[in-house]
Amino acid sequence: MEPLPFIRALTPCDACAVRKNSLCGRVSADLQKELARISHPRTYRIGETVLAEMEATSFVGIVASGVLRMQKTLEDGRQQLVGLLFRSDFFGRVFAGLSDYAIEAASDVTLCCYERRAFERLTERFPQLEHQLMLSTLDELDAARNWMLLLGCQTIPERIANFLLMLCRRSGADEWTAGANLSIHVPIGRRDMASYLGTTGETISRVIHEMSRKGIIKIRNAQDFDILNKRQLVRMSGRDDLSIPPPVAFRPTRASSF
Amino acid sequence: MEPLPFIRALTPCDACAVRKNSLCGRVSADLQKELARISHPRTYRIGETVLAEMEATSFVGIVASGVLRMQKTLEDGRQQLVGLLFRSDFFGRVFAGLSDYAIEAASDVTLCCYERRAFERLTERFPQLEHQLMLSTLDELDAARNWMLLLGCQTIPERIANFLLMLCRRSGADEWTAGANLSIHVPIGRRDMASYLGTTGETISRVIHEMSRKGIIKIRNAQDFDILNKRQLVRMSGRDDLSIPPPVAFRPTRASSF
DNA sequence: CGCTCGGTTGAGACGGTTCAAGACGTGTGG
DNA sequence: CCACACGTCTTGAACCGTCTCAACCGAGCG
Repeated sequence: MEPLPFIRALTPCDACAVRKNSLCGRVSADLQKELARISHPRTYRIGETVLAEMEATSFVGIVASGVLRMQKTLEDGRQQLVGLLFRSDFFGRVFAGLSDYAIEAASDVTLCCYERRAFERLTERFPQLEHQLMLSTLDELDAARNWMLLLGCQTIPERIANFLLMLCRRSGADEWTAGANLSIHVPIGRRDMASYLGTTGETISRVIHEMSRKGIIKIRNAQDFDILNKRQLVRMSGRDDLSIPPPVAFRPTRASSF
Repeated sequence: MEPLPFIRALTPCDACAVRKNSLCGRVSADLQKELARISHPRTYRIGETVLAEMEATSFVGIVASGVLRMQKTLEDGRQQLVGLLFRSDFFGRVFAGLSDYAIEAASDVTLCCYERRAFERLTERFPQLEHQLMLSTLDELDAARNWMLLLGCQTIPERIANFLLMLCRRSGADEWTAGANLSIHVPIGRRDMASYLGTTGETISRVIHEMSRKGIIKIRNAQDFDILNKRQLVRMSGRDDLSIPPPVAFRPTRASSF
């Protein structure tokens, strides 16, 4: 027994908490309806592959809960994590036959998916959709370049400090101003963290515990820390500008750097 | 004495060799006219700053000749080159008040510039313009992630091999298939090269000369090499897929990776 | 001619990796 | 409830790639 037609007047998206911070929430009402109509949920368990490297991108979408990781792999097995996707982030490579990175579930995730071709057709009918996509792509590009800076010329302790601060900002849902959210949950294991930061699990471990010894953080367990001395953490990151919140006025999209 | 009105029927762009590979050449005739109308040339000498980091982006544009470098600088002076822009590449951060990287002339350059706000207004009137911009931004994002892979988990010799192969592909104007264009011109100095690859000038020098000793390349001078053994150069790069030309069918934009 | 600047070369030091062993925590089966 | 095993994290010690510092070289130029 399928839902009665008039039920569809209210889409499941209307109750979706993710929408307000996401691409789908920043477009006109009628476009929201269209998006709701072609959307379908998917769930993946931790470790499962959403889209393999060099696989045809059949769908794109938005992260409803959990964390996705984008990663690239070299022939000899070395791999680099090129991005993490949190709740309300858009994922998937539009306008291309195949993505050159894999997308995997870094935790259990629920995704709101759109068949890629259908989504692309919507961008043709609704330029505002393409515009929103453009804005978030530009943000991703800024983030990628920031990460190049990190990988190219920062020491491992600096990278880790930046990573922790980035997690703060992303998870803290933008109330970065005050001394709030001083607890960090690292949604990925040491292996992924190492891959993201261009180092090894061993080194991560050493640096984290060194930070704990210096009283910068407190280690609750391997995945959860408290920030005891934010100022010193920022100083350790090697970039003051990170403590400055991004100019939200300019970018309705999302927090910029990282 | 200014040009007579009817002269404007033929825009300077119509004679521009760059147009056919560039963003401005992939849009409709009337949009091309609009672009031509708001375009104005600029020239910079090697080393001059086009747009400073954190400066308001007043204009964007297309590289007509020469090479631009995009770079980010840390408080303590360390800097990372986050991208090179060659002829026909689009430069400048649209839809943002200020760019978070500097754009400088890596050689003498001539640019075809658009006042940023005027350009953005055009994207509103012409969705196709935004679409072309979107495609090239996505390519840039792919390139940035490829570079993250390079910086995050490749050795210096691998990075240098990849860099040389990238130059081959970019300068070789897409006839990468055959054994053609075996000569490389490095358009930047050792310092920039080091910054791009996340290493130092000294190490670059050592590796380059080691490659020469092994008969992989021949050093004509500090900026010009010949590739003597492309197969070994590719093997050295640690990625086979680089020898495969990008699927041009999928992307009318430009060569993808790097 | 001598200055400067970019590139090259050498020697030593250091950061980070590698390899190997140990601790922790968590789930499973007896 | 304990014992066991497995995976992840941690810790230690040796090793190696790359950086640093310094000297040198060569080309371009006033």
